[in-house]
Amino acid sequence: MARPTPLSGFPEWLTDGRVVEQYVLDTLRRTFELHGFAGIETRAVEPLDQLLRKGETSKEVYVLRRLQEDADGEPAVDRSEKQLGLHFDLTVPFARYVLENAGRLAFPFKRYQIQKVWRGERPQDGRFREFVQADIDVVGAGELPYHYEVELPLAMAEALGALRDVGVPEVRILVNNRKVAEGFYRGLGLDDVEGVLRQVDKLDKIGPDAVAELLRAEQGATPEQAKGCLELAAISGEDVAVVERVRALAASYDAVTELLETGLGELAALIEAAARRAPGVVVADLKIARGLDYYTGSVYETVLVGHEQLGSICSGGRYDTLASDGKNTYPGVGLSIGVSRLVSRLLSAGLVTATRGVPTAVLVAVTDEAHRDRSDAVAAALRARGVPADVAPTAAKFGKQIKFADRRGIPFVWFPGQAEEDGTVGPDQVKDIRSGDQVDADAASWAPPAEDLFPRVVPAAAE
RNA sequence: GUGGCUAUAGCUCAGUCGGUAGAGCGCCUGGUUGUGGUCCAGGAGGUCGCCGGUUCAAGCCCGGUUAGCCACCCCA
Repeated sequence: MARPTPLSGFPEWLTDGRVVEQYVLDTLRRTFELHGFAGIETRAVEPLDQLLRKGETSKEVYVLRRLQEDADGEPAVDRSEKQLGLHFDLTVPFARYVLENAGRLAFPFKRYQIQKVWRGERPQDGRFREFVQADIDVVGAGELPYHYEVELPLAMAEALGALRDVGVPEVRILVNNRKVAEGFYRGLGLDDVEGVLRQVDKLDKIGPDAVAELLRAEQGATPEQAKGCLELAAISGEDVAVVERVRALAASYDAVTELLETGLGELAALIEAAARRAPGVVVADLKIARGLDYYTGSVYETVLVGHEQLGSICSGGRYDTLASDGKNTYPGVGLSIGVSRLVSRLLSAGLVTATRGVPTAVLVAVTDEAHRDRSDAVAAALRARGVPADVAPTAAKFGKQIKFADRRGIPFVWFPGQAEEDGTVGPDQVKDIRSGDQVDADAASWAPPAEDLFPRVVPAAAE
């Protein structure tokens, strides 16, 4: 068989990359749990009609089909109802889970969920067809207090901040509020809020002039209205002064609405709390739009400082009608980290590295196959005390056995004591192959320095 | 789904005017009689993505196809 090539969009790391990813996942999980989020996992598939509730994303859904499925078995209409698709995010499955288990959950319900998702998109740098998301959400029954819109991004800021000491860059959480945008646009006389948001979202890529032109051509905006949209989008800042600037702008266009005022009140509360609890992390940015149509309040996008081109690594917002059975609604707010996007950048940009790609701290050399059992015994003694140990695959020359360890990043090689001519057995020795230091050692008591016991994740510059 | 670019050794890449395939790194062996890394010597490894066409002759030119990268769309 010809050598297989990697499938674009389906990332697979080598073992040291996986060490980094696993560290990221462990760190996120620990922070989520510190904040009281309970972990769940949902099935990989949802009925297609559930998945399509999100709107324009239908083209991206991978549908599930049995190889043996007979084409003429059932009527097409019947099948479409039962058709399954792989979930393309964790929010929609979570909404379904909440509805399904509403009677057994305690509200407000806080959960984290770390799973793979699938999207049939064209892959690119940082964009995958199969990737891991790490979500936190909180949903209420009937209503959800606004303060969760403040707490969720701060929890995420803490989770991402916990990765700083292994070399992950600073993050900026950019926030906006749908009520502000919608209130302003409607006050301006623009009713196609979705369309306006979509155009404004392109600002960074195509520039203000092009956006103004699109607003005129697509949304039928007057030059004056387009100008207002651009002026709103230009506002950003870390303190509550931005709220006054928006209010003043709206007043100058005579576009103040009740909805705008509500949104500004919420945005002010978020900015004010964030400035106090996580200074410098949360920035109000009135051009943050978010394509998804179910957001109703705060919206969030997160960039890695210095890697803004990568796009958002953590996004989310407030939604009020996603989980609804017609009788009860369960409004929620949540954010989702693109773990694969983050990790791929950490590895490709050489920001973070693992001290080694194997767990093994000690390789026990084998003097000759007749005495392999002595090496096995040493490894067993080390493992019994929690030291990851492996035994050399062959009784090759010691130079080769050391090389075996070196290529894997295993820091120590253990040499079982050799029989002398008088029949006595010399002491075991352990060698630090980085320094070359070799000392007598006893497998019943020796241990490597704590920092060598397990692979560690460190800033790449330090290596 | 649309457009542009690319495809040669395990990796990164050169390959002139169309004339039978190269480098660096990595790997293997030996120098080193059971202690790696440096150094020296030697060696293995290629259907030039695939199919077809032009030509005496194609890695190179032409057509198709597949895959990859980038941009759009959308988004983590």
